[in-house]
Amino acid sequence: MQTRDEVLDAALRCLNADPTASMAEVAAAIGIGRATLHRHFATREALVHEIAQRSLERWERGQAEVDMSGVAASGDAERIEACLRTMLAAFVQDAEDFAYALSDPCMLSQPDLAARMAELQELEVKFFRAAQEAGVVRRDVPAVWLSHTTYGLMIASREALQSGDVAAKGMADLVVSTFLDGAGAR
Amino acid sequence: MQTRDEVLDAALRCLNADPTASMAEVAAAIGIGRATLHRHFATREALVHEIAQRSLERWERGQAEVDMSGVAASGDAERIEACLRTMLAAFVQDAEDFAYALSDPCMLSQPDLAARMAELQELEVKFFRAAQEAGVVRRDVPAVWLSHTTYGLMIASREALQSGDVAAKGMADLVVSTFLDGAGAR
DNA sequence: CTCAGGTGAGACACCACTGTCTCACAACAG
DNA sequence: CTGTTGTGAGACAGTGGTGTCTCACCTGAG
Repeated sequence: MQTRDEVLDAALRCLNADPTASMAEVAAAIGIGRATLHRHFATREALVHEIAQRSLERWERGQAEVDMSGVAASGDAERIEACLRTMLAAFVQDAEDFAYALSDPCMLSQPDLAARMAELQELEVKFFRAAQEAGVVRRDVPAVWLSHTTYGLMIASREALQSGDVAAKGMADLVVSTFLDGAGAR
Repeated sequence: MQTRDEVLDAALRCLNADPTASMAEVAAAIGIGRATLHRHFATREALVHEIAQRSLERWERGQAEVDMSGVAASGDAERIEACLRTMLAAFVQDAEDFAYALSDPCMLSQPDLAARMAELQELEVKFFRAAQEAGVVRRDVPAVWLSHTTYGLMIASREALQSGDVAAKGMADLVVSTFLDGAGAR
């Protein structure tokens, strides 16, 4: 007897590995019957919707845990930088969750999800603006580009981990360092 | 009467916008009948395979145009840096092509395509190693990570362009700058 | 003009997937 | 023991997509 969370976890893993997996395949990956999966989620759409919802909530929780908006409003460079480092590291941890949720075409077509996603991104952009004003990050690029960059590095970290090119242990530090310092020689 | 290339271009655009588009939808987007599309490509798989093939060829051509391997072998820091900048800019130009081809699950399961992709990536990693030895990029990160980073930034640039957050005109410079200098304040 | 070749619309068979439902069975509580 | 609840396997209907094929029509060459 699995909890709903366990079901969702396993479903996410399966769909991450193969976004085209059928409900029968998802059910098998979870270790339950297809009828049971349908009892949890009436439709495939409902399942995907809830997975995406969870990822957005995770994102939101991440922002709240480091009090991203509060730190941004403080204008304190040290706090902002610490907050940024923590968030980047958290993105690496959550890359597996987000990769599916943020790229699935079905999700982006759901108004509630797309709206929520835009809100969270806007909050993040505000944080980067504050980081610019505080002198933590460069001011000569659009703040929204910095948000896209973190997304790109999150995708990169996911791929590097999947292919075994980089050890999980140092991944977060690598992302933080790459984001802040770039790849050019010092 | 459209050429095969025009058909492929239009198909790629359609599938980029909606990877789940049916053959009927792809044909309509191209402006031809479905039967005609099938006359060009016997199966959906054949179409996708050829699109991916084209993207890989484009990637390969990009490497050849700047003589990436030759420049790497020269060990000349200035040439290597110029080559790197050119390639990064080219990635931004080609992001729309690559985004679909490099992420489609079907493609990654085709042995010939996956093998070719691995070869091209290995050549790129070799280039980054040479760039490290020449003192162009930092040596304290795995060269293969630099390859993943360029991929991540390519994805980021595609998203930024799609959402209209960044103007196409300055996109390439932004990617180059972000890659080399990072986001941290100077 | 005729003929050949290409095209798009539409029909058809097949298939995989989805959603729905039944039923036998297992587990648990009283 | 009985009764209740939950489960998985399997059957079924419906749907959308795929591949295949036919045919009327159009275009271009001779």
